[in-house]
This record gives sequence, C-alpha cells and structure tokens, in this order.
Amino acid sequence: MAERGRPRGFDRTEALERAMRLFWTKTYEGTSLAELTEAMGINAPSLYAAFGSKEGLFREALAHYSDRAGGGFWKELDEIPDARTAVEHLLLATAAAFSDPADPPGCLIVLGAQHGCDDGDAVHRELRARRRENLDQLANRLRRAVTEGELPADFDAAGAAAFYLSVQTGMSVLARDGARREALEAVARGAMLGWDRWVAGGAAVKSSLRSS
Amino acid sequence: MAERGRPRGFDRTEALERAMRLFWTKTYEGTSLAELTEAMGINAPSLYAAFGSKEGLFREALAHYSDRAGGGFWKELDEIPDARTAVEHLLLATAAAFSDPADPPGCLIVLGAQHGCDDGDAVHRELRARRRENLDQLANRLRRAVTEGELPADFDAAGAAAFYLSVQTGMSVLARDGARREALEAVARGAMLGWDRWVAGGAAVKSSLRSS
DNA sequence: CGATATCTGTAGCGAACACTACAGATATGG
DNA sequence: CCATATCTGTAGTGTTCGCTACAGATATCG
Repeated sequence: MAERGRPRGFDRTEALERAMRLFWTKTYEGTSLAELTEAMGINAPSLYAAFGSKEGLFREALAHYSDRAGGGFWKELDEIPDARTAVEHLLLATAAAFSDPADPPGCLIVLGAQHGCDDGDAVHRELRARRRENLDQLANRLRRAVTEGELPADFDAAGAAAFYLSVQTGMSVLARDGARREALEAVARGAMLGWDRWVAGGAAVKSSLRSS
Repeated sequence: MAERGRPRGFDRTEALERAMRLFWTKTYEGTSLAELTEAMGINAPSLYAAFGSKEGLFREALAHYSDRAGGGFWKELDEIPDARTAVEHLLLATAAAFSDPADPPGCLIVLGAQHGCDDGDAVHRELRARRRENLDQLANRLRRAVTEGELPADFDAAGAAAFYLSVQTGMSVLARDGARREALEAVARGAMLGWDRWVAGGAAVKSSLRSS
C-alpha cells in the first residue's frame, strides 16, 4: 500500500545527517531548534512530524552516528583476529578519526551532551548506556582473547578495558581542545607501550604498584 | 577605611563554595540562576552585586576549585622529586578524588561546561586554557626530569604528557559514568605499565608501532 | 471528482532563561 | 541626626527555549 497524503518535501536521511553534524559540533543542549531547522532546511512542524521531538531527533542522530561515523573502528575491534592489533588499531583509527578535518573533532557519544551527575534525563542515560556498551565490547574482546589462548588466564580484562577506554575517551577532549593527529597518535602508541606488562599479568601490576 | 553602607548579609566564601559544588554537579549551562540563588541562600540581586554575573560567578568558582578541590595533586606533581612517582601519584590521587563520595565525581575543569567546537564563549575558553595549563605543567615536569638526568635526553615529554593527561581526562568521564575507585585505580596503574618503555625512548615507540 | 490523509508555512503558545529597576533596610562618616 | 553608600527583597524586564494550532497545499483511494 502506497502512502497517502502530501508527500514529504525533503530527504529525511540528509536532514538527519545535517542534524547529526550540528549536534556533534554544538552538543545536544547547545543546539537550538532554530539552528536545527535552518541547517536541515525545513520548518519546525516538518521536523516534529518526521522525528517527534528534539530528543527523538537526537536519538536518531546518535544511531546514525554509530552506523556511519563512530562505528567503523568499533566494528573492526571484533573483526581483527589478534587482540593486540585490534586494540592498537582501535586507538590509531580513533586518533585519525578524531583529528579528521572533515568532521567535528572527538566523539559524539562522549561529547554530545552535558555531563551532569543526577541526570534522569533520557538523552544522558542513552549516551551513558552507549559508553557502557563500548566498555563492555572492549572487555568482551579481551576476554575472547583469553579463551582463545592469546592472553593468559589471569589477564585483567575488565581493568585493561577501563584503561584503554579511558585513553580513548580522553582523546575526545584533547581533540576538542585542538590536538593534532600526531599528538593523538602519540597517545595511542603510548597506551600500547604497557601492553606486554598487562599481558604479564596481575603480578606485574602489583609490583608496579608496590614500586610507587 | 571601613566599608560604608549596609553590610552583606551572607558569607561570600561559603556562597561561592555552594555555587562551585552546584556547577560541579550540573555543569555551567546546566545550572540555572534560580538553582544557584536557592543553593546559595541569597536572592538574585545579592548574587549580582557580589559576583557580577553568572559567568563571573563561574569563573570565581573555577578559581576556588583549583585552589581547593582539584588543586592538590597538581601541586604535588612538582613537589615530588621523582618524576615517575610524581606521575603515578597524580593518577592514583586522581582515582581517589574522582571517586570520593563526598564530592561530585570527575573534574570540574573537564566536565564543567559543554564541549562545543567553535565556542568563542569566554567560559569555554577559560576551561580550555586551564586544561592546556595542565598539559603544559605535565610536559614541563617531564622536561625537568630530563634536565635533571632522571629521564633520557630523547624522552618524548610532549607525547608522554598528552598520553598521561588523556588517561586522567578519560577518568573524569568514567567517574561520571559511575566507575568505582578500584576501576579508576586499575586505569592509573595501567597507565604506569608503559613508563619504562616511554623512558626507553623513541626507538621503542617506533618498534611498537611497526609491530602493528 | 470527492473524500481522506499527510505535509508545509505562518504565527504564536506558555515556560524558563539571565538579568535588573526600584524601594526599603541598615550600616558608616561627619 | 543627617547625608551617603551599600545590601536585600519584590517584582518584574525582554529574550529565547521547545513546541504546536491552524489553514492551505498536495498527494492517494474509491
């Protein structure tokens, strides 16, 4: 059954793309509806008919971001067979993406909204959930490497995941503050310098702690 | 000369402290004047007489934060004689502070405002400048260790500073997302695992890159 | 063609925002 | 005691916010 009524006068996907880039540049709360409608080339009622609300539009923009811009290296994390190479690639690809002049610097999922504390707000909960997803994906990738025998049984997958995600998250802010690609790559390479000692296991971690 | 006119009816420092904690919890843009006046126990005209504007109040709150809450470990970075211990202490003290239940999690300087791109806004420029200050202080501390002979002449102080700051910055977001103290300490310890290879110098970094 | 359904543009809604005019209150300086 | 100066509380200001009522336009269905 074909659609009835007057057909939509704009390309929904392109409008969504423009909204995503605006949210990415100015954050959720920092982007007004007037700015959105202007960038999308439509009027407010068209926006509400197509996306429901500012929040609905943001959530769709977020999904679009995960599928397109921010999704690449996270998918590859699972595809690259060697865990060490996979993590290194994640960080180096992040360094390249966050400093790509064609896109706003940093990650929409990290920088896309205010970082309040209480936040029962749905947008903040969704962003938090997606960051949590990244943490889990990283930990699961490392655990997989343990079961595959690449990493030792006592490998601290949860700790290492938190560490590597912390590095990647910090890179978002550094990029927003103007860090160049070489600087971000130095961060990525620096994070990999400790890999062997992560692999060496809990004893090495503890001795490093004792030496302080 | 003593002050003329009706004396102020509230403690300016305590009001500032309360404002700081509110900004710390809800960010600059996320905190309304109504919330501020309520938390500070004063009316809007008193706030404006004492602090000039919301922006002026935030800047004073920021200075208060640097002097009091966020300032401790950054001062100690320069006081601890051994650079390795100094950096390790910075990260471990950060882990403890960011997960202290008595304070809002994470750092006001990292989380205190929206992370927009263009931002000619004065508040954002000041936060960015303070983050830049942290980067410079860390790099200078490492360079000092080079001149003192603790670190080799070819030590990549700028790269290492970017790396360790990236870790610390990421910890702010992890803390905001609910990371416990042990998780943040794992991040801190993980960051120190690569220290020796940072010290081993550019050749080690490059070989690590080649191995990917 | 008429009925129906959806989209578009104008124009404006109530609420929240940062901020302030003004009058009364309360101190000091002479 | 009077003049002056500063603070406090009330009650607003104009602007911007996200959002929508409504009428006209444009499509399909029968």
